Amino acid sequence: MRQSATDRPPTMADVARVAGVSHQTVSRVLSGHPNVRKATRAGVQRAIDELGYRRNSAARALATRRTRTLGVIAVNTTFHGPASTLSGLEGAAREQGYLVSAVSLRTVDKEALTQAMTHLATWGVEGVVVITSQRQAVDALAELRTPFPVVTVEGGHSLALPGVALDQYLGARLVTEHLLAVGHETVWHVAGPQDWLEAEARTAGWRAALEDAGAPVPPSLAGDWSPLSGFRIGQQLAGRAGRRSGPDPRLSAVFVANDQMALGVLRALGEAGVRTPADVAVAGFDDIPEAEFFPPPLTTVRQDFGAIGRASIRLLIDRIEERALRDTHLTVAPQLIVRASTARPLA
Amino acid sequence: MRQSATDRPPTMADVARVAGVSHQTVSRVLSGHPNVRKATRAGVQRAIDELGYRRNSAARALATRRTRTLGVIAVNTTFHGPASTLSGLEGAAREQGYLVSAVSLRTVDKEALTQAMTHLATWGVEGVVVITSQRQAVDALAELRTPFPVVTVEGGHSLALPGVALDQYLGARLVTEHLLAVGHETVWHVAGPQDWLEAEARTAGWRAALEDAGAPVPPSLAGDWSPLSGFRIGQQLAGRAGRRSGPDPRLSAVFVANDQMALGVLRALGEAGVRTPADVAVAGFDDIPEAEFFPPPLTTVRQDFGAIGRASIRLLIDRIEERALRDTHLTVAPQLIVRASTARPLA
DNA sequence: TGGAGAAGTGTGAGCGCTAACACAGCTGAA
DNA sequence: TTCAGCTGTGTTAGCGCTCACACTTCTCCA
Repeated sequence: MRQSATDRPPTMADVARVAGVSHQTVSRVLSGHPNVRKATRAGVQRAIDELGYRRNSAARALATRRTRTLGVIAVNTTFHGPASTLSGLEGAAREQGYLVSAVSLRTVDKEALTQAMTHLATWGVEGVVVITSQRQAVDALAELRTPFPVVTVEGGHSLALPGVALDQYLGARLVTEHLLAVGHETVWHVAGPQDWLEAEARTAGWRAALEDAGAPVPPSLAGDWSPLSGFRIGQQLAGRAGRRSGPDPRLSAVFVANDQMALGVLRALGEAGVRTPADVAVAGFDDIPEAEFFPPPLTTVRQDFGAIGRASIRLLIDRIEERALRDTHLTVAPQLIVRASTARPLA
Repeated sequence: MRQSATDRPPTMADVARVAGVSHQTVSRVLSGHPNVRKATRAGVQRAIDELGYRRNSAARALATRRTRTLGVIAVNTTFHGPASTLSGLEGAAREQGYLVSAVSLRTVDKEALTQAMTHLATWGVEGVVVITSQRQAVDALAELRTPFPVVTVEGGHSLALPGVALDQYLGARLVTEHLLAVGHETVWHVAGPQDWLEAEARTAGWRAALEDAGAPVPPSLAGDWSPLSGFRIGQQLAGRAGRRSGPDPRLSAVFVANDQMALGVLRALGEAGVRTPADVAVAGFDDIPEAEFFPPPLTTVRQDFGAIGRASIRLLIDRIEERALRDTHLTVAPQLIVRASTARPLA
């Protein structure tokens, strides 16, 4: 990579001069146009290598009106789920020759969302993936008019916007049915915040499984996804473990809406002397890397975050490139992972 | 936001026409130039709002030769550390009016690194942050010639490249000293992979603390950061808990190089009937959100990943904007978080 | 009252690329 | 031999902005 005389990076014109052709021919070589003689192509390539030439993306974007840049807006990318989705998404986009820029928000209200969209729009993104499950964000999104396509992840399928989601409902059913199958009379539920669509779907799946099995439906308690909230709820639950308290059914199994809260629940139960799974079986959702080493190893539902990310990019690029719009809503299948925390109680 | 007659987005010329000024005046208003009459400014602003005009970033980049885009290359952004750093970094960059694009790599060998750099360079990034601690990546980086500044995160300070790092050495010393202070004869160590600079620094800090205290230095065992590797090593450790086996000192305290492995160690000890902290105290590093709810809550070293991310952006933008280069290497202070896993053994 | 200098605005060129078209040279069927 | 229709290449005109400079209008002091 030789530096040119001035310290400006070489332009297409420089390459053309060295190769003894017009800049247009250089352009043709770069974009793989067929009508270029083999010898010419080789000569241009040599000049490119010699000068260390690289196409200027700004000029290209200006001329083509295409930036080949995608935006992502996510709630809290420090968590395992969004971070993994983001990672899968980025890889898929890069493979397709797109650049992806992520904006990580603390809260997704209408204002923050609009601001993030504006930020991305300023940079001329051609499409945006919004990873969020909070109802208010999804509602705000539905109202937003953008000059480019938007795809949601975990935004629910009721929306006019295309989206990808794990089948949360099915996942919740699978765990609940598993717990019933190993002999529990019913299954309690520690829910996620109910303004999250994900949490709502998991609760719905749990309830449906119980009702279908004719099992009593205990009250469900909602946390905020954090281990601490799980711990607090776990303390309440510990009090009624094994006992039939008032009108509520016996507590011998709990389906917790995510693994982090499940960790809190496990800890609270443990502190109260309630054994898992002997006294109370516990299951989670997400299959974070730590889940396998929880005390005890946690039965949970695995989400293929990478697949979700890749699917969202497919949906988005379909729209941008105006291909046949095969799908508007993709669902990724959950996978039940059974571990010691729900081992069959001694009969 | 009105759509213009053609379906092209409005240009500066359109705004100028509506406002009855020249495009240059519009440009001045947009970039906050002082020499514009108040009334003119207001008129232009009105036209901008009316048309829903937005500056075209490609044209701007072409004219100014500045893309205001930064790149990030990271190893595995699905983990808590890199994901949090990335998040802090993105926020700081956005505040400064930069767009950030992250490339998440599986492995960081020279080839992958070069490819990622090329990808980012093609998009005209003005600088890159590389988040990695693997020696081979750092070495490859040192050899790489790029037309823009590069800043490392956790890349070690020996490098010619500017960088930000947590004081891993100090963090390790703090935990080790804490364990000695609560009465342990010595502290064992489960290390991270030794081709990681972070792991190496933690090991060095641990060793130094022991030597300074005149404590015997037990052999250290290296894992790969995963809970599973911690579990395997924990099983070996469980065998020698409390006993003095051969020439090695008694095992009553372990400093594990990260929280995930610590979880594995805790589990292995638990399975073997070794109590924590009564028989063996355990400490980790990172303070992941789950650590507080481990069985038992884990003493660990908190890394302020957000601060690290922000500092790296400061360093990078300093270089890009050619400000006074105040610093080349920033160190972020670790914080010891003492929890139940190292509670003072009953004397 | 004049004119120096500041404040406010407009003009033209050019950033580096692609798209559209023009055109030369070659092939091969009428 | 002719010319329609390819292949291969060059020419020109933007894409939508900023920069440098030119110009007009004010302000204020001699």
